[in-house]
Amino acid sequence: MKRSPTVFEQSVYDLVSKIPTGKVVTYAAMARALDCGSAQAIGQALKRNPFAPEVPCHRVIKTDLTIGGYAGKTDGAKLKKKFSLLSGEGVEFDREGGLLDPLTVHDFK
DNA sequence: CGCAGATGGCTAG
DNA sequence: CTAGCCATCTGCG
Repeated sequence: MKRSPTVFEQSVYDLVSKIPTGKVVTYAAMARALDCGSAQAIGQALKRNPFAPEVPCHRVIKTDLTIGGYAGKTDGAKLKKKFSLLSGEGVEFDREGGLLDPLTVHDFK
């Protein structure tokens, strides 16, 4: 199923791909950077992620600075993996999925 | 604090 | 064009 990534999706992947290692972004931040105002669309684009491992969707968290979900789920063993990945990049989360350092959130502004 | 509704854009038919 | 989807967000009880 070849999906033709829309300009909107490409922008999302481009932003995610621009996230420096050891930092994360919130859906709202990307939506704001894209000037679309919808984090839902971002979530879908990331879930569809045609650019899979090239676009680290695990660096995208909710606006509440929480992990939110991953791989299309809000919980699961994948989340645990996410903790390890982010932790290895310098991003530490609480066992509840909350970001310990708010400075870890990248800013597209 | 918890749930339901509204939101904005994507995919499929 | 219409209907359903989603990893959300906001408001209300």
